[in-house]
Amino acid sequence: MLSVPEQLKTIRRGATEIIDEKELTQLLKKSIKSGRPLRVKAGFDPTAPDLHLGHTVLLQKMKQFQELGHEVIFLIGDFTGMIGDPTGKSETRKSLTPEEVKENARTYLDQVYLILDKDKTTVAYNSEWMGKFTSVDMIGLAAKYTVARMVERDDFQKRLAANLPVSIHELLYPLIQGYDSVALKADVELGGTDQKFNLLVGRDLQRSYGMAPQMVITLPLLEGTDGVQKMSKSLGNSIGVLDPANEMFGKIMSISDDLMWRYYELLSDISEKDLTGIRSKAKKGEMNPKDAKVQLAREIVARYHSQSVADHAVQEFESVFKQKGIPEDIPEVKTWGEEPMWICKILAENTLTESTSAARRLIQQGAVAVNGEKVSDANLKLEGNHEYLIKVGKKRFLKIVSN
RNA sequence: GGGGAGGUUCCCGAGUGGCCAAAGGGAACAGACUGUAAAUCUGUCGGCUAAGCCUUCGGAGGUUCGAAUCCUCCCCUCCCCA
Repeated sequence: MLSVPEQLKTIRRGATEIIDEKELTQLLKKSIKSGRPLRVKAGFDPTAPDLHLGHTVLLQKMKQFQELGHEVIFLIGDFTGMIGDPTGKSETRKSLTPEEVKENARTYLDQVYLILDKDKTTVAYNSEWMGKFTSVDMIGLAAKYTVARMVERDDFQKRLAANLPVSIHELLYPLIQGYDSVALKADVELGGTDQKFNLLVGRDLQRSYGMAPQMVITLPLLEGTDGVQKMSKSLGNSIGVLDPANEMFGKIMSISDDLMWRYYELLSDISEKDLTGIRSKAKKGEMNPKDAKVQLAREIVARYHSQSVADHAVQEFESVFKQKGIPEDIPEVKTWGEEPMWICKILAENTLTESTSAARRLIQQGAVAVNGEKVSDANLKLEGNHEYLIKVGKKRFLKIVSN
């Protein structure tokens, strides 16, 4: 095991806050002395089965703990998932059914092991202990916290202030998450900055149940591609770790320059020194920010795919957008038959547009091209049994092949 | 339990009998400009082979030539009091 200062250095990198660093130092000392690794917990709601780069900020921290020789517990909140974490939500979340939760958890883990070392990861489900909780246990747990303390939390405050509903079960969420730390005897819990409240409840509850309180380490939330809201699949601003290479590459290229630096900080493995170097070059105009972005996109795509795939994605990107070419992997459909068919119908039926109305509008705006020629007549019909390359906007392509 | 306010198109939010497919903003999409960046400007933004028609304003009924707007019942949310 590495020395305490070395471990601390790794743990601190990228972390927003460590509560409490002095206690953590003590814990690490003890751990080295006794040879007992720390139990590091992070909980995940199995609500979004598709992992995105936002999740990876936390997962990479977990991986670092694994590399430092500690025990990492990946807690699947299958029980809490049925409640729905109220954190950061402006409205009550939908509860998930047990079947949905189970299915989500499975797909979740497959993706998590792209980052974490499977053999070194302990997986726990909080239904293991929460499922056995009786009403008496639940009330006992609820008795350990007061409404005022619970409601002082920002999310609830805001919702109450805005006259939005807060259901009672949402107040239970932090208690249950906190109880997970009790059940798991966690030494450390990791989470996003938005989780700070929940993580601290864990500390309080551990004390209430007569244990040493866990260390809380919060990590920054990654903004989504819009640069404003936190990355989330439901907001449609996420980059999934399972996204195809070209898509992943394209999405990273489409972020703003400001956001690029944020992504560099939180996702890239390059050293602080190299990062400052790139940044100042870009600022002075010695380097086109676009090239810095290409470098970042290449690094990330390579991480989840491979170096060669990443290199290919760079080429593809340059040829499609710089030289205004067409992508390689255009979806193909067979022709519809002999008779001519209305262009709007073709677009709508192949989901290039949402409806024929939308297709009509896009044609009027000059966004549709067939075989490289702009379509100006919304009533145009295409002959059947021909090959066509249809382009809608910049990103939507479709190839129609004859029989 | 008593009193009050409210539920409008993806989101926020105007609209209190015809001029409402419904103001305004945001998001999104398209075009221009670019580095497929951001910013900016312009346009579009329920559906339908469409100068017309159809479906939408919490749900179900009703009044009316005509309802998002009025009435009845129901569902949901918030506030004040207890």
